[in-house]
Amino acid sequence: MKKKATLNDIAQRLNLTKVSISKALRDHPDISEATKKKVKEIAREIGYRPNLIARSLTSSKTQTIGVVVPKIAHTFSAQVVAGIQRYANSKGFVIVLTVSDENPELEKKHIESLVSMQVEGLLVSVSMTTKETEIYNWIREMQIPLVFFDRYIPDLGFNSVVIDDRKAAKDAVGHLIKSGCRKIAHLAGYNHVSIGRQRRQGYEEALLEHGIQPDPRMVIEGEVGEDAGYRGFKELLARNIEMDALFSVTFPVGLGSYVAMREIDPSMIDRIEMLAFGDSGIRGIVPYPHYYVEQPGKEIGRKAAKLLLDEIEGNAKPEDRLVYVPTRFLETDSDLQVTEIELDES
Amino acid sequence: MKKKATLNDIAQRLNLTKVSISKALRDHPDISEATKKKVKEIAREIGYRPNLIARSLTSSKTQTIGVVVPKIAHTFSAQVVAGIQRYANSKGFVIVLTVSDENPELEKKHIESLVSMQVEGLLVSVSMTTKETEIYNWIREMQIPLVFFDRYIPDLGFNSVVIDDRKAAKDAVGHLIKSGCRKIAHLAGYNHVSIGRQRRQGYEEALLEHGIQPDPRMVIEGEVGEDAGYRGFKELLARNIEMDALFSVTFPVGLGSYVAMREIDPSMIDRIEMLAFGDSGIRGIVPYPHYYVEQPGKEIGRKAAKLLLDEIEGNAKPEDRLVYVPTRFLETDSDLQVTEIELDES
DNA sequence: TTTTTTAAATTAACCGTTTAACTTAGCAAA
DNA sequence: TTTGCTAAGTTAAACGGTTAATTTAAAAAA
Repeated sequence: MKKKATLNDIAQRLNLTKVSISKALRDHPDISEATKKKVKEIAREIGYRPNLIARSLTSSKTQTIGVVVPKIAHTFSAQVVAGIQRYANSKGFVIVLTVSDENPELEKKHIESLVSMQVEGLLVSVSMTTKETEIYNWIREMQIPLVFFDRYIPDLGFNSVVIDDRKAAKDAVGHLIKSGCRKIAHLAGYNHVSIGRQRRQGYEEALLEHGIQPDPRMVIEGEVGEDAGYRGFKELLARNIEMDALFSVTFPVGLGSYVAMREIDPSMIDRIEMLAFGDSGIRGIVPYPHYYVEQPGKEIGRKAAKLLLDEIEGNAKPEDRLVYVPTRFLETDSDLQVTEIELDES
Repeated sequence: MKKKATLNDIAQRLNLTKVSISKALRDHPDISEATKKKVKEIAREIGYRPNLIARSLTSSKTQTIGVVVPKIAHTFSAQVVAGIQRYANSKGFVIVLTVSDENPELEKKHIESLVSMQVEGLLVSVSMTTKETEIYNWIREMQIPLVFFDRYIPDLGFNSVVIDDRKAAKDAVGHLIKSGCRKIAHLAGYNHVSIGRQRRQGYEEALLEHGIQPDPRMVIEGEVGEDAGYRGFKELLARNIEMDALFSVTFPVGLGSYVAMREIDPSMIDRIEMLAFGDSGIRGIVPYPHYYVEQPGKEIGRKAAKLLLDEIEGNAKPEDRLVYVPTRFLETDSDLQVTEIELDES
């Protein structure tokens, strides 16, 4: 890579000092119009571009935010990142994207490296198994703006942008029950992860509210990928669980169970109502999931970014507050039309 | 945000100079073991983290690469970014992600801003309508490492990592013909965009090779989204085109035509063989596309990142070379099993 | 005519870190 | 006793840019 032109290079060509060049390029009134014109001309001629690294050093502003996601090659993550990117960009910020791959140590390393890079704030979706919060405590003490999205750690003093998993799960399962289902199994996430815990809680609340006693044997805790769904469903069958509906914690889990059904006994696909969080990313063409809670990825990203930038720009304080982004409850009917189901506020 | 601890802060606490601290933390032999120990202790105690911005200024290395994609909320882009991210990360680099939204001016702005940020290299997938190459000429003159991926501009002196669109299209369409199709329509991309041009070229070559005269009326040029597919298919019908197969330039275009078919006459779905580039992102559950050319996003990302980092580390020269990543040709059969079709090298 | 103001620059200092060159005390060798 | 060497630092300068304080000459006001 060639050495890039600097203020000094322009200065020498014009017998001026770099300070004058700096001022000229930023239209500072100290400099005469004639000089400004010459300076800008030379700047263009030799392809001068300001070195933002150097500028950052004095201004201590990098116009940069760090993003940490557990995965990127998934529809939902990609949507969120798109939402973040767009909002940040509209405010003149650029994002540095890192992926933890569901690994808490990598997550921590990325955060440290982003802080070292002097990002002005962090947007983090914590990995499944994160338990150590030391780094987050340090971030809070340093008052580095941070907003969690999708997956968060409570009581740490940060804002989080999430969907109301508990309520959405409760409403959705409630709808299943009202439609006649009684034996609803649940392929759940881990209890120590917010989405796992809250979706299960909503599930149990819905059952109880309709006078059905939750049966722990009908719930299987596990990972949130397709494999876990495949294995989880087989485990349900091994336990001799009878069911008329299956609530999967995520789309991939549901997909895994769907594959298992097709393999074992395709008639189950018609007999068992499928409900899952998240969608396939393509609408109106896939028969599954029959019922699903749509997670508005872009909107989550946008809101998280907005909250963060408000904090960076000093228009807001961190608050340990959960910001809920509304979800929609959708049904794919027999001719693959997708329609929203309005749930009456109970 | 609180002021972060600096070398000077440590130095004052120990009555040393910042240089000694810098050396101590980097295990420079100038410093005694006893001092190093003390320095490191204080550093940990006050939560010192090196300021990479300052370090970059002296080293002129940022360990950062800039990525420009036209979209991010699409399976393929997300896959590519995942591949890039993973490889870059394994080499200690971090990525700055920007999205051009298919807008050439935004693309140019992003590139300029990334260069100003002193990224050590660029990975770019050009937007559909990019025609102005001035910025790329400048990048070449400055010898800033750049690798195109997926969509590239030829003859500019940069490496590009792509799939062999022409050959893959030719092979796939050839397979359709061998399976008995004669009237194959094509919803194409624009001719001035590499993927559009080359996929169409492959399509025409396959026809000619099997003695079928390409009919321009059976080809519709346009955008590469679902809308374009929907409108394009209707346009084919409006032209009274009869077809037994339809080759769509991208998955979303095919999806759009699929939706149009379902709307107008669902029996077309069975009568017309569907072929498209790209997949739905979920396998074994969607009946469409029947035949598809799988684009190995992660592998494209990985290879592009590798090429770029080799260049950054001085182990390779830019060459105006096309690196082809192999594609697979897949078929979804009636019970939704996906199998690869081996094509005999002709 | 002398003083004050203003325009258009310059010099100095700093951001946090690194590299190169220089200092100092203590010790060993001649 | 003097010289030379080494260990363990320090000082100076640089990276590219910004801000604050200062200079200089010319123009305007007294």
